[in-house]
Amino acid sequence: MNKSTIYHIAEQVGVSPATVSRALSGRGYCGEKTKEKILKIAKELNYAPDQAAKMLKTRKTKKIIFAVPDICNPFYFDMINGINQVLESYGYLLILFYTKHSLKEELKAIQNVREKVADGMIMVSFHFCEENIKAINSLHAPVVLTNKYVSAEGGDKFDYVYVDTYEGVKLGTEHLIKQGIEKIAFIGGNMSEQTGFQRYCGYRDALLDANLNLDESLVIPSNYTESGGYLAAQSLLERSERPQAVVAANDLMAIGVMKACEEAGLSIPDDIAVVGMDNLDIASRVYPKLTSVALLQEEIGRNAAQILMDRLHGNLSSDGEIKLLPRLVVRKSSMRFG
Amino acid sequence: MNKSTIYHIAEQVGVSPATVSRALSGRGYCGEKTKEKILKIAKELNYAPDQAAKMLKTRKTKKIIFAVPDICNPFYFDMINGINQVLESYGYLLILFYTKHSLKEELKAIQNVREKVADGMIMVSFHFCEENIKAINSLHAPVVLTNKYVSAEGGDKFDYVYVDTYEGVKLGTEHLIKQGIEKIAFIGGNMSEQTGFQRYCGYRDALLDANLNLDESLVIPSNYTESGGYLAAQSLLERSERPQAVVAANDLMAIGVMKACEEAGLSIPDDIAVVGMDNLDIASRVYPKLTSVALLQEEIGRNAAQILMDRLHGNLSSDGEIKLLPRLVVRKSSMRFG
DNA sequence: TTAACATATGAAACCGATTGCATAATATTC
DNA sequence: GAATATTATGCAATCGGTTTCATATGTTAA
Repeated sequence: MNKSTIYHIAEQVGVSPATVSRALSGRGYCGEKTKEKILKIAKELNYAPDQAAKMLKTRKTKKIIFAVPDICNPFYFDMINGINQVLESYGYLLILFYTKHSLKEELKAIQNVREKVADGMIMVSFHFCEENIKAINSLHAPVVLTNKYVSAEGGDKFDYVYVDTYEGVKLGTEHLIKQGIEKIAFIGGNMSEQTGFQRYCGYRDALLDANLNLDESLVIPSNYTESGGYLAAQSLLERSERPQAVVAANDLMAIGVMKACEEAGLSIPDDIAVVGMDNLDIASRVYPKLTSVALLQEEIGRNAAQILMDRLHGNLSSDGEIKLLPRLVVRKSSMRFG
Repeated sequence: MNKSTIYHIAEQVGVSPATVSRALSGRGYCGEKTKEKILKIAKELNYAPDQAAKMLKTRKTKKIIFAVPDICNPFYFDMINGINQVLESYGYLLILFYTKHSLKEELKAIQNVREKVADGMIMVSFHFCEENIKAINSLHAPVVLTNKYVSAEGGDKFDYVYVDTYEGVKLGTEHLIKQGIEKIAFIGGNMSEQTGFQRYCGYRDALLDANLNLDESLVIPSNYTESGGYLAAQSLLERSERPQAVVAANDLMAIGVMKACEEAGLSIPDDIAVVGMDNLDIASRVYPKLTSVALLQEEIGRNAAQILMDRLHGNLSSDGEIKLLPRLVVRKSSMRFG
């Protein structure tokens, strides 16, 4: 356990620790010959700078926290990739923190930033309650959120990078309408929550814009899982007049829908078309391949990380708010006349 | 930017910083009344301990690095889950580091440990070359590897948690043999690498143990991707006598095989049975569902993290080496008489 | 030759906690 | 009531860097 510090180097070379620090960091003046000697001895002593000491003095950790509800959802993998691309180029490390959809854990993540474990944070599905908002507002470090809360007052000033899911569902629905399909069902999540409601609105507005009838009985709330989609689809299919198409609020649900159709002996897309959302990896692996709306996870990650870096380096004065537009990926499951 | 430290608290309360430290940490003696006052003022000042300072003094970071080749492979996510379960209960944070299959990045990860960014590291697919081994051996922090190199000398003393893939392939192959299938092909990865070779051996030994003929022309090296499996399968299927079953070295390859079979108009499992390995999420989503060998990623993660915690808390004196036995998950794709 | 300036280096403060040692105050024992 | 043990607190050193300021030396300009 032969530790080596700038003091050890200084002693060996016969200079002061300050000089060693300057030689190694390249800041300030330092003679060429001295510098050479210092570097030589540093290598000999197998010197590695202590980051804790550096952090204490410089007040920078070169780390950021990515707070995410759970990692089971493949959706977040791509976000991490995007984030990491940016962080890497700035020499930052990424700390992964699970919030498990719980306010308590989100507060813990915030606390870690307060304790200067990281210089900033990117947070997914932030709970917009008073306690949380207050906690995040009192931070002296930048935070980027990836879900936006549209408040009545609109007084909060957060950095946001998010994707317009309203537009996403609308795109998917319009794609069906364009093919002449009129009787379209929507399987959504919890529509009393903001994101769930927005997705519903995308469906609704696509119909209304096309002057189609909006039949509320074709709107089924469920949960965002495969079985959620499966059960909702079953209830739709056992009706006398089944819909010609289903828009699901995410891919897992859509896959559940496809399963229910298959069991009911219906062929996709001929008997019934299906559109999902998220454009997960599996969307292109199921049979038939699933039409889906890409939510650009990786790009969200990249943008969020970039905003954070800009804030940390003083290159961003105004509010950061980036709204990404989703992209429809048409595959077999919705091609009525393919 | 009203920072607050133990000095500010000390001043307000009228005690020394040492007393504040003791009151807040609970270590050492501290009077009840003083403690109360200190806690009260700490809350008033919105005090949060500075982790950098704490780290510097205590020489502990309460973080560990998970160095992983890439994050695109869903395989690793379950590992992260397992790791995190353990870390959480010990109050550690996880730093994610991408090595991109490159030695240079692995050395960077090691350097981070040297610089005391983290207290320990879990590393996936470590390159067993001299430089890397030397670097890791000179660390004064515990490292757990998840791939084992069986060296001739066997002199290295690393902590390992890994799964016996030899046994995995053997299990899968035996499962087919038990059903009376004799003509079984093996699509492997790079068999000049240790892991690739071991998988091949599992296949070979299963046949030999059952006194079956080992036909080397049925062994196809390819790469560990869907298209790798697809191409290999095509070359198998265009022969005059096609195999009755295929064992693929991982699930992605197996899915490629299934695709090739489908295109060739063969029905799975009746015309040809397929077995994969990794038991990824998609194995149960493809049609027909894919029989696979579960490599217990989450358990690897949990065990690796536990060894690390034990080392860090002095609860482990001997070498840590845990070999996990894979588990066969039988699904439709291999059930010849289902 | 001297003023003005650039370069090289050291001394020491500082970042914000922890902790060993010394001392003071209080409690316990005989 | 004296001796001893226990509890409470402060002082000051320490962790390992960075950085400001002062000083010393060397260089160039006038």
